[in-house]
Amino acid sequence: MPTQNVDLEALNQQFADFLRRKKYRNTQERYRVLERIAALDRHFNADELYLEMNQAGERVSRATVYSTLDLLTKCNILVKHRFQGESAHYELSSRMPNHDHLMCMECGRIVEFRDTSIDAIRDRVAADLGFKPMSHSLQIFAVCPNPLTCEFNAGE
Amino acid sequence: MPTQNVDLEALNQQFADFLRRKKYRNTQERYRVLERIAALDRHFNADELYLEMNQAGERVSRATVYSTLDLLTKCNILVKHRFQGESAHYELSSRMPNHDHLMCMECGRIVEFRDTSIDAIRDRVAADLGFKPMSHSLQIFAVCPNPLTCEFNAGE
DNA sequence: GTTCTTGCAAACCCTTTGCACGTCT
DNA sequence: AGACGTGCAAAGGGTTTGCAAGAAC
Repeated sequence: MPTQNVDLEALNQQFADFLRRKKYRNTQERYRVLERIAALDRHFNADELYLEMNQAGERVSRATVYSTLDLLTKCNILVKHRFQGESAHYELSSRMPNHDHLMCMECGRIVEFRDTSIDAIRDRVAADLGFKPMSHSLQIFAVCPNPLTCEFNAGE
Repeated sequence: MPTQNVDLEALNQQFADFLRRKKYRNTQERYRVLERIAALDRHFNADELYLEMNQAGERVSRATVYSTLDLLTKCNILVKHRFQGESAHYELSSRMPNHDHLMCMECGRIVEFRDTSIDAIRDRVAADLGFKPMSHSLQIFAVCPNPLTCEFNAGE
């Protein structure tokens, strides 16, 4: 049983509020997807989640997984990242606030970092444009000072 | 004839340096792709560029367009953005420095903005992690205060 | 009972790849 | 001449869609 870092009840509540507000239905599948995500403490993509749920005996279709991930992103429970050539990756907004990604342009290595000043910028920019800020996704593209080190790390 | 905001010579030089450094060949196709991009003052995706070039009578294959866009991104002449459900979008790094994107989670509207403080953060973070910063892509997810206004603008 | 959602598989789109031909060095 | 790049069309992978069956309201 994985460590439960997140408040599943709060997430369920947030999801329920969203579904009611948008007049979507409360299906078991939607809550099962959210429950499984809450137990994951990492990035994941749609297919990983689909496989994991079905291996665990929870029968959910790919279509439902994709559809539910979309809803969870729309209500800001998830953040969706689109890295370079990869499939879309998701993670709980609450999981690791303020963290972003730096990618090496030579080897594709991805480094996570935190920088709280980005949140301030995000909030100010959104306010200036008349929007209510929800989340963000920042990718910094950079290169290793030493290509050899970088190349070594490419074997991720 | 479109306005020429960018210094094509400088871009050609930058590309030539990169190709030499990486031991890639100086093909006519690669320079034609760059030339066409320099004449565009906007975001574009690979297929748009492919169609545009071929309609203009320049016969270049999709494979070459994709391959060249990849090279131009690697040498930092282009920045590659991966927005929500869309295909990859590119633009000249030099075109509009420091500009990023805010997307409305309700209607998908995309607003461009400039904020120079992001560059400072980018440079500091990269330096702290031991990387040399090249570019970045920041997406802020937010919602309109007035959903009706937002919905109206959804018809983009 | 009606409408929305699910599941499945096929369709879809964007991107990459294999191979033969052409071009650069 | 040799190696690399191009063009074409087909393959590939992730995601969406159409339709019939099932669940929510």
